[in-house]
Amino acid sequence: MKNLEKIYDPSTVEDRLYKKWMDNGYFHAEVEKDKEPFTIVMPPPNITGQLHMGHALDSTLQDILIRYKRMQGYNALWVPGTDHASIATEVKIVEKLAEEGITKDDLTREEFLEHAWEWKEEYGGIITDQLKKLGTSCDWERERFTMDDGLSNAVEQVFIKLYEEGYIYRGDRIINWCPVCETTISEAEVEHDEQAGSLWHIRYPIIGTDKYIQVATTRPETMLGDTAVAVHPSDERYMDLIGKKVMLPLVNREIPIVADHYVEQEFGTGVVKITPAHDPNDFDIGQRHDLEQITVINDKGIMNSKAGKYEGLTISEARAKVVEDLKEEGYLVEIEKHTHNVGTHDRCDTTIEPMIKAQWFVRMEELAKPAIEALEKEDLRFVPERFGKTYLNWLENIRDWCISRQLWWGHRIPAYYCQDCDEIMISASKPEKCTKCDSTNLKQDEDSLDTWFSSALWPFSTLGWPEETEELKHFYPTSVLVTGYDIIFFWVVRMVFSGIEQMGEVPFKDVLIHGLVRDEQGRKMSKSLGNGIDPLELIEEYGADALRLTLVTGNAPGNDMRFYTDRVETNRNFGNKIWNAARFILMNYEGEDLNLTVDPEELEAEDRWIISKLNTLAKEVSDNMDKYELGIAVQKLHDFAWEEFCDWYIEMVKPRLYNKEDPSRNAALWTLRVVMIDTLKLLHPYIPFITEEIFMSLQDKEETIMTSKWPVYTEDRNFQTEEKEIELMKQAVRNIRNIRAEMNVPPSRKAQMYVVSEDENIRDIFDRGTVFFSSLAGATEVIIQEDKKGIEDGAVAVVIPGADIYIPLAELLDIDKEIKRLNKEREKLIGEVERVDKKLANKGFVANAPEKVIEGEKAKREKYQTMLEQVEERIASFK
RNA sequence: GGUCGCUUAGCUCAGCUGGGAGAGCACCUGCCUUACAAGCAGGGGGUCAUAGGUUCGAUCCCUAUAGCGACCACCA
Repeated sequence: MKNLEKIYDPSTVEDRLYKKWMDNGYFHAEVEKDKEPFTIVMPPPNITGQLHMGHALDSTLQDILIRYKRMQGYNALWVPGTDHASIATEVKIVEKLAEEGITKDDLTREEFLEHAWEWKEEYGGIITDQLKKLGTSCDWERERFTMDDGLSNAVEQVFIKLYEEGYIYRGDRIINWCPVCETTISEAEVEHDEQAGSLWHIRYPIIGTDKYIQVATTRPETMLGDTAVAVHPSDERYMDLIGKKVMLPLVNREIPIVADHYVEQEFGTGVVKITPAHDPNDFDIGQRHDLEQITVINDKGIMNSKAGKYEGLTISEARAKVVEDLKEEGYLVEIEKHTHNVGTHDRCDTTIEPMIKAQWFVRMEELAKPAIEALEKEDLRFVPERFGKTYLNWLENIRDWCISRQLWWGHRIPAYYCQDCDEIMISASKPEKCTKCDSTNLKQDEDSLDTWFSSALWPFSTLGWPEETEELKHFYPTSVLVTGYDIIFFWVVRMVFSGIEQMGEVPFKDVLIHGLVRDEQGRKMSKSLGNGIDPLELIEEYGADALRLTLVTGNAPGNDMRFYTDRVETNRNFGNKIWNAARFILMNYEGEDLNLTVDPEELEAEDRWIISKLNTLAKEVSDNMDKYELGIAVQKLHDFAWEEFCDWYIEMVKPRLYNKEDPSRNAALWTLRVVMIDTLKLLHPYIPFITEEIFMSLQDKEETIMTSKWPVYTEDRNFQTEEKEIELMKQAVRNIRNIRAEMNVPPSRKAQMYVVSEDENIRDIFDRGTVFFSSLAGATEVIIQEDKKGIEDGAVAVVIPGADIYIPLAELLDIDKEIKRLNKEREKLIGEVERVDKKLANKGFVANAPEKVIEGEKAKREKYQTMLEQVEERIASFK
């Protein structure tokens, strides 16, 4: 038998156990048709990523669920993988190349991709290694990468299919352009930040008059690309000007005044300058009025040749110069302070430039419909439910999805252009010749696909699609998707419509949404703030179990949580607590057989009590976990393990253990081990390492807790009588301790105790429980009798329902104080009785409340009344 | 502007379908009792934001108000 160290040291345990689990293939799931599948696909972290608290939370939740289901006997599969993260990774690679003195322009696409794959090989596995430190039990044999062959094949297939069905199209649209990353980004990737700016009022001369029309703009530099001025059609101030022309200052170009409902009469001057090439709203107006689109800003955010003398300036330089020139020439009327929202790229914080580009899009309206229906028909369910609204809201207002990116790292768009006749061909491989003109001069599209295009297919592409694999048939649709609310739009929505479109079935039934992990001040953890806490450092210091526990306790699903390192310490302490409980058990098993058995008849009341408590606990915990109430479940486990098991049960059985001759010693040993083992099992999904380590020390064979059987409620472990009996003992002990503390009785001062009760049944209970008084309440001797005969007058009385306990501590008793205390207790009891009486006197209550509640109240009434009488009798005895 | 959420002990937060308010930390008192001082025992502390309503009964359901927060959209 093993001896455990005094303090649990996770650093000597975790890596060893993880390796054992891996070596034994416990994480691996084969298709087992006779078992019900339970599947989770891991949201693939970016290969550029370092493990942060968000990953830690997300992975912990999934690991808890998968370990729970695995123990319940499901065919549990958790598919891990990583995402190529096109923009993020390309940026990293460019940075690394820059260190070596290479720029992207120096390389061909193929050369760049070689570097990229090298980078992936070198760094792409970091995050998965870090995940292992957390104890994640995913099936690493099935690890996938969004750009491996199978998944790339899936991407091509879907692109082609959607194109053929008319969902994918190419067109000139105004898109969000990041001048730093030099690529388009989708709507979802734009963040709108409020910024202080100005509203410049500029007057444009009206041609053929000496009058001016005054426009207001936040971006004066774009006036160089103005091709109209717009007013509201029913704006009386400007009605007569509609159709006339103005002279664009600085540029000296004639542009029309058009009428459009988009213009708000109340805002600014009620006149809007229209720059179709650099503003999405202006673009729309331009389409309606057939206006010219003049691009004045290039891909790097520099003014181009169309900007005339401003060519070569950056946007902000051009803005300053334009304003200066306008002022000089008398066109600037006023500058108003104005805060407005500026779109920035969520990856690099660069201000977005709306630009016109030929891009690929997915037509979303029709694809969104079945995704909406899925939620309405409850094929799909969000936990917590409210996120379903977020999901619906987005889908109902969905815009076409811009899927092309001007990047090399990613899935290259499978489109080929005939250089002779401009025909577009969509094909997985390069066609031999143009389908229209037979030319062989074909060129593939240079762009690659949005990263989310491939992750949208993740739930089925990882299972082998488009091949009809056994895995796909068995494990799809997956059971639950776990992710943060910040990613519903990017990912969840796109997986749902992709799953329905390609598989004809939602990709998952439940979506468990969690919130963000914030710092102690409630701020988002971010690199720029430098307030991130490194999960790996915490694991090193406190162990993975402590971190995991911290991430799932004291927080409701979907809510953000503040992260306090203090709490990790507290949870580490919990681990140490159960460690020591195990250590205690093993110490007492010294010289005994771990597998000893007892006849159920030999069990004492406290043994049955703890077994019965555990029995109920198993049911409650399972119920909570089935409802994804992981925090509530683990709270119950914590309380049971620490309070009921350690603080009460272990303390109660110590006398039996310390006396080797005690005939009930074996029953205590057996109960300790059995209850400990089941408690460990229930805790295992949350704290896998320590539970495994202890579990093994409590066995004399090499077993794993990972695949052991999940405890279930059974009627033959339900002992209500013993539960009541022990609860009564606990109350008595607590009350005695309380009095002793109140009277400042030193712990070393032991005393005799008399239990007086007229109820024979209660006397029997106490008779069986005398040992608790000596071991837990400082009694030297316990005398149980029917009346107060022989008890000295100065004894302190402790009142519990149905019995008085007298402690002769005459030398410590202050009679005045004692009477005061008893009177206080009397007041309290009177209050209680009155409260219940009032309730029971309420006809409405008696008529409407459930039977159970009324019975409960009646029982309380009786209990308080009895205790009140006991207290009053005691007070009278002092007079 | 739209949607959603939050307001409970000094702090951070739980509280499942309405039936006498909980945890952790912090604080106070006493204990190194042979599993654990990363511990044990005892204790103080809350008009559950406010005002109405529904109900026999509301921290919980409904309405309004105030404060805070998130997301979406956006007026140049």
